[in-house]
Amino acid sequence: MDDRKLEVLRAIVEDYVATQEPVGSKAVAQRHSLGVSAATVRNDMAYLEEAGYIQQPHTSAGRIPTAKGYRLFVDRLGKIKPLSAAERRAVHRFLAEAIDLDDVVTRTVRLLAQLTHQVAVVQYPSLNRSSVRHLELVSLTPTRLMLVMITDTGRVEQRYVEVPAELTEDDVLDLRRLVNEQLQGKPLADAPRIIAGLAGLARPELRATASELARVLLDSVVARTEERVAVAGAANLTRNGNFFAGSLRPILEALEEEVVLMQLLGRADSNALLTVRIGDENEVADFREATVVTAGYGPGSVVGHMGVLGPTRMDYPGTIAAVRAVARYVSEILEQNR
Amino acid sequence: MDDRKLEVLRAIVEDYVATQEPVGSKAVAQRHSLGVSAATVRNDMAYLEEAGYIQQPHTSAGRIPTAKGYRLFVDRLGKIKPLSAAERRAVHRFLAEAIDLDDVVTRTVRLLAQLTHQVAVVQYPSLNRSSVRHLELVSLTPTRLMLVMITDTGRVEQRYVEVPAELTEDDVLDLRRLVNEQLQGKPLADAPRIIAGLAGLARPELRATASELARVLLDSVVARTEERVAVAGAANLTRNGNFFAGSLRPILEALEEEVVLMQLLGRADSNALLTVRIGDENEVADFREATVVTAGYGPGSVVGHMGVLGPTRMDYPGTIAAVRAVARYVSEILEQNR
DNA sequence: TTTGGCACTCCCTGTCCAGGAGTGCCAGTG
DNA sequence: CACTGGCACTCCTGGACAGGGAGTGCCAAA
Repeated sequence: MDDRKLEVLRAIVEDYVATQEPVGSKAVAQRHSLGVSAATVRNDMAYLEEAGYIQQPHTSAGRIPTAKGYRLFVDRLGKIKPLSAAERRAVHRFLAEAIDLDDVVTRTVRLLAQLTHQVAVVQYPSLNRSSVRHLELVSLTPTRLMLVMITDTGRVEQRYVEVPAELTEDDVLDLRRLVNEQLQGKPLADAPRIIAGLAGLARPELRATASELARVLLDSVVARTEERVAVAGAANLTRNGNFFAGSLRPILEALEEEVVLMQLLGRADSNALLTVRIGDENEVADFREATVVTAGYGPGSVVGHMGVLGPTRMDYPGTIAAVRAVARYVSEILEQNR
Repeated sequence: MDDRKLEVLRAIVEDYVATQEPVGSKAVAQRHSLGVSAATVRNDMAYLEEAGYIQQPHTSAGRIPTAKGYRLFVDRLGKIKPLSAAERRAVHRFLAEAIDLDDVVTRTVRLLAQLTHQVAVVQYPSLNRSSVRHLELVSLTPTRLMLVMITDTGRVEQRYVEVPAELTEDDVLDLRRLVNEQLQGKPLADAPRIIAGLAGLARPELRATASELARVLLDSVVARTEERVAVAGAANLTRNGNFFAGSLRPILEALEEEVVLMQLLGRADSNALLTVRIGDENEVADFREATVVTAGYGPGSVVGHMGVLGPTRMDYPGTIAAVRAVARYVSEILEQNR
């Protein structure tokens, strides 16, 4: 493929993203100083269309890029345009003010939405990838405990535990010591094994209670792989004519489904630094007309993902830069809080 | 005002809500067995319009209710239609499965959205109206604590505290004992006063730490009146032609602003059992074309509000019944967990 | 007070037409 | 051989316009 043809493709992508209207040969020839005439551009366009990178909404209209065209643009043509120094400072300051993990996530998701003018999604640090920092037992009534788990990523999870026998204060201290001895510092991924042996280690008279505690721990904290996700910027779906082809309905619905959002963020297994999924490349049916840009974040290793969702006609260089920068800053913050 | 005129108004409201189209005199006369002719209905309609209860989108169109008309309907004409037994059971079961407060709120907001086909908003139990059940201090590093507060309404709040000196395990125990002695069982509304005296009660060598702890407590837990709010069912904004007059933009934006949502739920001071705010009655500018139905909930006294937001042309009897029923069930659950 | 009749208003839909943007193709040129 | 200018053609877009329909207001009669 010709160098000039690539330039024509770039021009079409850039203009279409900017104006949101099919771009014609004349416009390309004029505005992008390619040094050739419109007729030549037309020939190149015919080639690009043949090759599947661009298409015409109808005969006698300009061209718009296809998913394949955007893909090529992202892979070979788009130079990431870094955030301005002012933006960097603002991001840094805004995130540094967060007072706890919830706040970090909330601020992050808003920031992403605002920077990219798109819908932003941020996954809370995955429990599967966290370790236990501390377990706390608070006795509410003699037969009722609250179990609070704090992880090294800052998450705090709590559950009620109904215990079969009345507990003294010492009993509670004992249990607390036990679970902490066993679990502190351990990755939650290893926890089920450890929890299984928990009841056996308790004083005989606490066995029943310990086993109930173990059940709750296992059932609600570990087995429940429920991932928490925050969303912001839904209003951006109505930007300009960004209306996704059909109605907003399915998109808005999908944005309230954790399962869908997790799919969108791309299966926790991917460790790629930054992923761009364009159109059909998305697994989720409702997002076949959308592009999703995601990045992993975490202190050292990846503990969660964040990303933005927008129309395929998005400002790729800008969006990619924003997602990458924010993910990086959030990672730094988590690192500090460790 | 004539009895029949009221019936005509009811007919207009009901038909308009059902069909979403201006309703004409003929339709009213036919479908609602008033025993009079269309011409008579026309006369009544002229009166109702004169009185401001209904209006014409344009000459030679049917009538639609005004906000004033809906108000009259709600106050005098709408019989609340209770949920079916099956619905009640489903609501009860669904909410009873919740494992903690977060879960209760999440389930509640979804349930409301689903039952009413509207946007649902649920406020977490307000800290201002809760009491301290327990304060927990977890030492993360020698100079860093995590403060966890558990309230009687089930909320769990945590903050980091950087302390000025290294703490021993005993120091932490001491501080924990101190804050719990002082604050346990106390309403958070009274907390600032108590917290102010906290540092003075600590051992001299812990003064500095205690005062920092007090600062954090005061600053981030009490003074910060930040209310948490959950939203669900945004997709319902696109139901039928429910599109609010203009675009969805401002509505979607407003739904991400906690401040706005709290205004919408109606100033924490209102203790009314159930409130219906129609059109202009709403304080929030963006919701001038909407109706908000809210109810307080809580064990015994009101600790928070929940509600739904929809077009003024909503099914009032059904919506009111749903909100009331859900608020009642949630109150029961909180009562049990106390 | 109610009713049937009638003229009138205004929206809605479909059709038609002109204008404009952009294309594909072709023949000519360096 | 690649590029260019020209030209006919296609198809969308927006405005103008007419016909049909729904609903009203008013009036005279029961």
